Amino acid sequence: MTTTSRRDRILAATIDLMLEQGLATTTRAVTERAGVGTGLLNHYYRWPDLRAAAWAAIFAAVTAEQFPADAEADIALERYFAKAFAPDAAIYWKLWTEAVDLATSDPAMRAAVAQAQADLDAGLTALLRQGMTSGYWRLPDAEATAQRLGALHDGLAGLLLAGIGHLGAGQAEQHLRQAFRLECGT
Amino acid sequence: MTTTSRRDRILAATIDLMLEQGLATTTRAVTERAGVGTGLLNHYYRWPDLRAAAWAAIFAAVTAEQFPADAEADIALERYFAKAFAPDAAIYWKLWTEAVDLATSDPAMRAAVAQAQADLDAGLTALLRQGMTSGYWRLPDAEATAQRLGALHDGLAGLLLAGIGHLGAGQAEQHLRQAFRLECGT
DNA sequence: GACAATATTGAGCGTTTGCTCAAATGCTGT
DNA sequence: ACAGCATTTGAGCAAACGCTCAATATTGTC
Repeated sequence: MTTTSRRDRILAATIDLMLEQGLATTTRAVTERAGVGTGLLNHYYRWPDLRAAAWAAIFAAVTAEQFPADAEADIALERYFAKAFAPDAAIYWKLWTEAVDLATSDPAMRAAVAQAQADLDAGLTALLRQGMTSGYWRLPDAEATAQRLGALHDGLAGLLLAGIGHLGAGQAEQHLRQAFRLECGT
Repeated sequence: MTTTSRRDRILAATIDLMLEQGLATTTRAVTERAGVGTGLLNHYYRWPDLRAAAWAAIFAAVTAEQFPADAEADIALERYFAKAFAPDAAIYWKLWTEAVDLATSDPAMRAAVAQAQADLDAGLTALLRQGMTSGYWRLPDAEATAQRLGALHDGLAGLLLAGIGHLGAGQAEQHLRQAFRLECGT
């Protein structure tokens, strides 16, 4: 068995807590969950860096899971639609929204969000392109379509996040599917 | 001239500061700008209520300006596209994003966001319907289109907010226009 | 002009935040 | 066994937050 270092335990605890509470997670909560003193966290990290690192790790995992390299394009896209607004994805919308806002003033977070955005965009673009070469659909501009679908996903997720209005998760998913249909002409 | 009450001055100062700093505005900053003591703010308001009231006033003005009742539909939509990602609108994206996040835990803000969302959605829906009766365009479902365009607008604005990646304001506007073209079939 | 009612003040309380730093502890090599 | 070094601790600092409350200023009424 690999004995995890205290340093790694702190990072893992940060990720854990962010998946429960979002970016409002505090250093004290992290040290408590990691089972270390408050001084150790500050010995290894500055909070803005640790926060950005944990956030980046979370969304690196999301991207890897959302756009697996081996899957067939039509199945992968179907899974993307189906999972886009699943209830257990709510914390990710929250984390994304909070990070975008924080990126305004926090350089470390800005870099992390830019990277995650580029990865997600590239993943969806690659998936759409793969579907074109496989003959599943035809798009005038895969990258532009990926940007629009990604942005629509974000926007719909934001509406769901606040538990606002009449829009349900099912309708949001249908909106995303309909947008794709319009993009590829049926 | 109307002598504004201190109560109104506090609300006005809150709106002022929110248009500069977003929801991170503090009670102390408000009392300072309004030129009143800290106690007076707490005499008239509880902070969550004042914050939500100021936010609601801001977006009520946005809706009124974005969807004037008298304008011709095609001109109004053109203006909507042109102003959607203007640089001086950035603070509104920030306020919107922060409010959506805060709505998770703050009931007053949740109500305000729900109202603003409903108003914006209704405004865009009415504009699209008016354009259909005037023969400018044809849409299968004006309300669904309005929801998608609104959500796309939100998502694109979020990307621009963080100053992230390769997407510029011009491209964002083109994305919005293209989405509308796809919606109405040319 | 006297008195009650209302408006207004600002020092300060209690809490939370990230972070510091002197001290305590554990480990390693000789 | 012991010196030397890295690891780890947690009480506490300084700042910021919303808010309280006793005291003061202003206004209205007869």
